[in-house]
Amino acid sequence: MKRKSVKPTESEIEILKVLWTHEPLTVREVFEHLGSSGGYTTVLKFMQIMLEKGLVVRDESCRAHVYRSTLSEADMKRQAVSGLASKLFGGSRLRLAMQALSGETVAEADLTEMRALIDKIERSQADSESDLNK
Amino acid sequence: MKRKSVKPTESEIEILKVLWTHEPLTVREVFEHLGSSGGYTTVLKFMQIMLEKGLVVRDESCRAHVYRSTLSEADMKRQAVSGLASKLFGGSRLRLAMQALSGETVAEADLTEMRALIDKIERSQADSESDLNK
DNA sequence: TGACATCTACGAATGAATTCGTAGATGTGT
DNA sequence: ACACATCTACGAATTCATTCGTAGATGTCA
Repeated sequence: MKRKSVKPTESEIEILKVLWTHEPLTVREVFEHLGSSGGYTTVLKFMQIMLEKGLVVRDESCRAHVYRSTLSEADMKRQAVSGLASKLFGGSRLRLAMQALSGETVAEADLTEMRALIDKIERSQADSESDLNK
Repeated sequence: MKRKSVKPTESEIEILKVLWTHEPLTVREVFEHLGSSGGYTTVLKFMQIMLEKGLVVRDESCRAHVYRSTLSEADMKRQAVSGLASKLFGGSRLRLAMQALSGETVAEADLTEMRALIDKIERSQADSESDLNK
């Protein structure tokens, strides 16, 4: 009863990104969205492998099978961030965030958004603390 | 005249982490710091490969060669963060940072530190703008 | 000096990722 | 129906990561 959390390879992620924005798609459509990365059968092979891994599902009722991703972009991002955090930042997503920001050029609007996010985190934590203390 | 930016594998990163904190080290010392990950010759082989890749250098004047990393932890973190940002966040380290924070439980002190970092970014940007406008 | 420990170098086995060629089934247009 | 395009499946070749065994050099100690 455990998540098998398959980790997509670089190439598989390229395909997933196409699916995430245009899903559902046939192999040919994915192939066309991926500019010059590999031939048609290469893409086909990848998608067959991704099917085996459970990264995609497909509808075989038409001759050209139609694919959908099973892993959402949001989940992939969460996984990737957690993975990097544990690999290099002692598991701290906060440290990762600070590394991401340091040395960065950031638009004023983004800084504002960032402050809002921090405020929101603070507020939500204050809420759950008071829940506990009730 | 370009950086060759070799990307260390998972196992190589484990070894680099040991080196970053205890450098310089012999193969045996690295082996001992890596609890139960692989046999001695496995670690040796990895370090030989890392030498070929230029990830480490070694002093061969003693029988047991002494290794140092050539890639700093800070550089590795920068590379990893930029890599993940371009792989999944459209190149935006800011979006990556926000993903890292969302849903996270963060200590009050860390929130403060985070705000300070944002303020610092804002100030440094204001400075360079005024430089340009002078 | 001889037994033993430790070190490096090297090569082999395995498995995964990547790439593509080819074969065979199935549509389409004339 | 025939020629042609398109689709899937499959397997082979290549490269890289991982793992370890073994051989040969070198150091230590009784």
